[in-house]
Amino acid sequence: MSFDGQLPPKMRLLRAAAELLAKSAGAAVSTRQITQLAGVTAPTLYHHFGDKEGLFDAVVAAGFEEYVAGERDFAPSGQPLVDIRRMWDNHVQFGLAQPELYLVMFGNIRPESRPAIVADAEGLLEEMLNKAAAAGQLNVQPREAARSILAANVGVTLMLIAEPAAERNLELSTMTRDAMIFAVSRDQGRDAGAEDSGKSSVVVAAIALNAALQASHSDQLTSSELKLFLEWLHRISTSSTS
Amino acid sequence: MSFDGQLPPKMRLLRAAAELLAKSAGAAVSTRQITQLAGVTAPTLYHHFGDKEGLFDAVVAAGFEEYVAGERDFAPSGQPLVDIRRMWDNHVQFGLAQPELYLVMFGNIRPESRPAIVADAEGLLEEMLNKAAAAGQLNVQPREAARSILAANVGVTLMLIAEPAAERNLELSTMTRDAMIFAVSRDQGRDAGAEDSGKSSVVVAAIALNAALQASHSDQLTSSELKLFLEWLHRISTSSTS
DNA sequence: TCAGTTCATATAGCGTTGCTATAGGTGCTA
DNA sequence: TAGCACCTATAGCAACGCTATATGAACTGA
Repeated sequence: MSFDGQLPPKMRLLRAAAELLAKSAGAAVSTRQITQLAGVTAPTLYHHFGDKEGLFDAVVAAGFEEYVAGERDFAPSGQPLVDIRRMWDNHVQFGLAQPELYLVMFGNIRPESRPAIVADAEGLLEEMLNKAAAAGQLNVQPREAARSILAANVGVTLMLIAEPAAERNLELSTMTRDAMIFAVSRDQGRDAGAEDSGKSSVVVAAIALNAALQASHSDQLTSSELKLFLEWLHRISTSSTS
Repeated sequence: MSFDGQLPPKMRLLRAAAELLAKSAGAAVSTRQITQLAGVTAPTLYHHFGDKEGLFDAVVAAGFEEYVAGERDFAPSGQPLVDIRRMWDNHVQFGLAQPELYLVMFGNIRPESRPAIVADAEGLLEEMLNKAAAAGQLNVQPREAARSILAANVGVTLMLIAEPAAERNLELSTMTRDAMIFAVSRDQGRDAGAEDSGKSSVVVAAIALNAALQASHSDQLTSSELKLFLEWLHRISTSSTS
């Protein structure tokens, strides 16, 4: 009974639906729950929103405006690719902050209304990527880049939402983000396809690591650890191949 | 009435559910539809599968076996990164061929059963990435690479499913695919936003050695030595990012 | 051979769901 | 005051997921 009183029934329905949607961890939300919380009866809902999906669409529209506001909120840094990175992070953060709403927006429930929202989100990205393209920083068409980045962004966010909050490792996001931004940006050295030589082995890898370790003065191990480590490496790398 | 007759009711229920799930374009499928098509009554369903979700889980399990079979079907090319690319394409193709099943598997309906399937799919990728790592072709931990690639793969597939079949542009998939594979692979000129060029050779070598050691059961070290060795390797190979 | 047990299916119906046919109340303009 | 939109409530329908109970079929051990 939180929304009795001053607000018009339409608003009360919207807020009640949003609240129940946010609380119910993925479970279904019934119109009876919504109307009861809003303090109205069923026909009021259907008068204002047509049907249950219409109400949810309205909730999503409100959520999407919040999302768009977040995507536009920061001051442009002057470096479009940096701004793209912020948009990515904002996207992930929005998804983790409001997972239920995010799932309704970008998940696959109700596939009909999804494309419109995806297209809007794509537009936001593309807008920014156009600036990057204008600055000569883009390797591909802004539209293709936007689609690709958004797809990866959604995939990452869905995966993060799906796993328990305690285990969430945001490095998945940063790593994928940088990979995608790098892929569409210019100034990259060579391309991905080629592989070198072929089969490696414990020995080859050990030799490489040995050389690299001695050259770089890694501080990940103490000196005594390093000594023993190198001894083992030597033992491995001088043994017969397998 | 397609499944009357010879097959046992359990199989008839499974096939009826799969068929209705595939036909209904995203719409809900009722138990009454399923049982009617299977030619049985309601309690039979609940006797065999517990509840509706149990039946759907069984359908998903069957679909997932098909998916796994597809992921393993081709002969390894000897070039792990090429095989990763095939796995990506197979993933997308599976999603487009059976969108409803895919949405149940990788979409967000029923978030409880999702992580298990995602983990399995991740395992398939990681398995192959371990070979790449053993060959010194990987820039990051195979597990992280698998998570990142799978997230992007799911995101792309969902986006392709969401848009009308006529407008589907598979270039979105190939572009994102190559971007992700390139990002986790070695032999790239420099990397995205970060620097750390000096240490990266240590990291790559450590990752390769780690994978190779675990795969080869080397007998150059005692088991206790090996344990400590691997722990140090892990420390080195996870020390790069921030 | 036959009672006992288990498995598999059917009959009938419960409670809840999304939704609506109908009607009544409210406030505005003429 | 009459008329007319607009908004909301009463009551209830068909479809939903699911189950208490009962019946048949198949097997088991004496």
